[in-house]
Amino acid sequence: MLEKDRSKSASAPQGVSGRRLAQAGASRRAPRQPSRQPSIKDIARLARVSHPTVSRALQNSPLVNPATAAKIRKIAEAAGYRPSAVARGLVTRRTRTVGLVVTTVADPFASGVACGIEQAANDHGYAVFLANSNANAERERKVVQALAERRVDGIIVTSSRVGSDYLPMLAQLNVPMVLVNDQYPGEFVHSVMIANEDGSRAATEHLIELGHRRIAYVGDRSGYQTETERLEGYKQALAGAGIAFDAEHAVHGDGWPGGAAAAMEALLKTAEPPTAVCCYNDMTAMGVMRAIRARGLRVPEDVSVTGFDDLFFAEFLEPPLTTVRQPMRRMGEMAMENLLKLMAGEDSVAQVKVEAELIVRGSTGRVHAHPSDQTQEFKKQVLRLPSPSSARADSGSDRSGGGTHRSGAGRRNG
Amino acid sequence: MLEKDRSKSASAPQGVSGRRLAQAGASRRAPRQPSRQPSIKDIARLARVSHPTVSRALQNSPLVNPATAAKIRKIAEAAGYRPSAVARGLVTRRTRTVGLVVTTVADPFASGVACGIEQAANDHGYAVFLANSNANAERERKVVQALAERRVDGIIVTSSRVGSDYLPMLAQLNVPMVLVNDQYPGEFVHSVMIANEDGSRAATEHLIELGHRRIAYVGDRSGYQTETERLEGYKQALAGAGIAFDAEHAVHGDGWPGGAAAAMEALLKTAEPPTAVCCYNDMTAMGVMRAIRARGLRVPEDVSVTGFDDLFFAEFLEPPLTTVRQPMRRMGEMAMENLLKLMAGEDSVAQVKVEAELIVRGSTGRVHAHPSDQTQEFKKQVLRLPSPSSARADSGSDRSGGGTHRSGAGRRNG
DNA sequence: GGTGATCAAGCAAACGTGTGCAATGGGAGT
DNA sequence: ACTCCCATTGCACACGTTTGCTTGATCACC
Repeated sequence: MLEKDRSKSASAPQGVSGRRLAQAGASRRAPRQPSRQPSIKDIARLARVSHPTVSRALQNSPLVNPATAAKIRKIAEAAGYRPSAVARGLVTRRTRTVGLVVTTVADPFASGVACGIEQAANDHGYAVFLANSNANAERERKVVQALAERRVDGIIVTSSRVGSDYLPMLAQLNVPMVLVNDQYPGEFVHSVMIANEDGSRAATEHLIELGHRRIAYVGDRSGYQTETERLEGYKQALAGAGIAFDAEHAVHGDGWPGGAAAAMEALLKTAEPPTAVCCYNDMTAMGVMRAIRARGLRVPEDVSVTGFDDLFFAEFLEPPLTTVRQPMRRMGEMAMENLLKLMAGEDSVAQVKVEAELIVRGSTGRVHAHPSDQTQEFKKQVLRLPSPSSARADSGSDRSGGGTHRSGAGRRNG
Repeated sequence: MLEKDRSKSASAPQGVSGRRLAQAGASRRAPRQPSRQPSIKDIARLARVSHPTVSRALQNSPLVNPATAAKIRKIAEAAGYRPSAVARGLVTRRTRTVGLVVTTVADPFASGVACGIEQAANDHGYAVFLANSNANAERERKVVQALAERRVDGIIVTSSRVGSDYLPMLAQLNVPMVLVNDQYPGEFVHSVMIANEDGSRAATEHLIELGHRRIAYVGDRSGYQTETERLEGYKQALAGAGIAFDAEHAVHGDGWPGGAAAAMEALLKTAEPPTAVCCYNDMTAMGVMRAIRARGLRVPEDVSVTGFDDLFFAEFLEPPLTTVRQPMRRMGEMAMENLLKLMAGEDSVAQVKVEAELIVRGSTGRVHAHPSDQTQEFKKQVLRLPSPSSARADSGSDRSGGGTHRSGAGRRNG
């Protein structure tokens, strides 16, 4: 059986068809792709060496004579040769490519994180595929499948707010993965998260210190880890001050201004409307502030408002928004650095928690009184990486640090 | 020579080495990649057919028996088989991948466009690489090289605000390319652009109608196509009203609120500060509004402000911003649709111009008077796609006939 | 019952790169 | 001069697909 197969494959037909195909191939190459990119073999021909030698020369292998290598590099340069990442990916089984799954890049938080990820990825020779899930389970499945087919080396997910069949699907891919500001309870997944509870609690405590007692909470759609934790921080602050949690005062929007405005309008129509609002994020706060103004009330004289994220527009709102700063860019970088370790086989910190920082601006003031000197910014907590590698990692990329950050001991000075 | 080669390749060693390697491959497969993804050959083995048959079955080729195809698909499904896009890309020379080069996705305009692009790309089975240039020529070169090595089928660039050596570099790649809101004067490059002049002129005319005469312009960094055109529209409006253009009143920021605020502060310190400001975009307007408030002045009572883009926050500013709407998402989709045609070999409209729409809100009012009924939105112009492809394929001369169409007469209705 | 025609499936090559191993050649050591 | 070693280079694969051509088999038709 085997004999027969082998003799058959080695008999005349093979040689004949082989040669004919070679001719056919040569004759049809030209019409197919008029001007294809030069390949490694083209360079080899030009340099009068074999293509493996070119390959080695271009990756600075010590196996090739320095003089030859220099000559080859010069020729390759002149010919505008660019090695094909797809061919390389096929043989090395590593594409140096990662996928970024995001609800939508139109969300400023997501695009901030994306920015940091792209930066870190690019610095390490990785390219990133952008995939929007649109908070649609069907589409999320589709894009993840697409990433799998493209053989990405890793995946970063932020706000994967859909079905629970999602994680198993990703796990089945057997691809290193890092979550940003999301987490599957009970499951062990690598993640980078902001200290949601701490941040939300700090904001609420700040309101309490200003004398507020009727403090509402306007959240995101419920069910997400981030939402749950921020609500929890709010509750903790209330409990700490001996204020009973009132479920009527905890409503939810959709993470965007419009939905939040609608939710806030309802709150303001109640018999005892809140004098302060702790918001899920800045987008929410923006909508809440509009609802307050639409009611003919003033911020912060009548109602104080806090946000979360410190997006670029927060300080430009009127009044400037008191909020909890989230170093989005840095978090993206951290997620990518973490993923790089995972992909390299090292095991890294599973869950990195980034500390939140309360930024007090003009949208919060004493209850029913004009705010006096609340406008200076102060640090509630300092961004600090709990990972042991923080010292080393930070020395390299300090882009986020150079921006608006001040580092130093964080202490309340209000 | 040839004879020798042929005889060698057809002689015993081939068969032997073939078998030996097969064994070796099997024995070293395990240690190298503990659980590699199933390949088409694995499926073939399972289905007891050859791998080409599997290939054809999976792409619904009519060459394979429907029953066999069904069986193969079932087995592939069960094995969780996902074809490797990288292997496919190697043989087909098409990666179904496009590159998106953007200054930074943190910019809301860019992320809006990116969103549309990603949507359209994904709908057509394309994946998109995200690349930030950071307005840095060095980095821009680097990311474009990376895209080239990854063999993207096409490239979309938005705000490529760097050196003039850039376009030649891209052209050398010989890759279909579409620009969004950017264009190289004198060069023939496919692009999707907003009607910058029209939009800016409409905004300025709106201010003039409200009685303003001292109207300033706060721009972006100069030298970009978009900036030049918007400034030009502003000048046209002034000229139309017989107002002399004052170079002192045309300053520039950096496209972000901070820079714009600084520029505006300087303007407000002059002997005769403007009573209205036409801004390059909404980010600029946001900074300008803060500078006005910081000076103790009110918008629009003391100074009116217009923006450009209609970003999500525009209507939530206090007062809500009068601005020129730019359908970012749609523009991204259009760019991608255009690129798809280019990649398919069809020739499409070279330059698509999207009409701008003035949205009047509360940030503009009569000069030195309280605004009365300016809050309703009205349409200045309607977005309308100049799609000649729906009618008929352009008959060759796309330059003369299908160049920069503008369908729908943009007429003032104020 | 022979002869094409048609359908189904397999063979062999190719895409462009990386890499283990063999081959070549020259110099050093004896 | 012979052997051995090392530096350099080439050969022959492999990676996982797609696809042109060939082969086998079935079937209708004369």
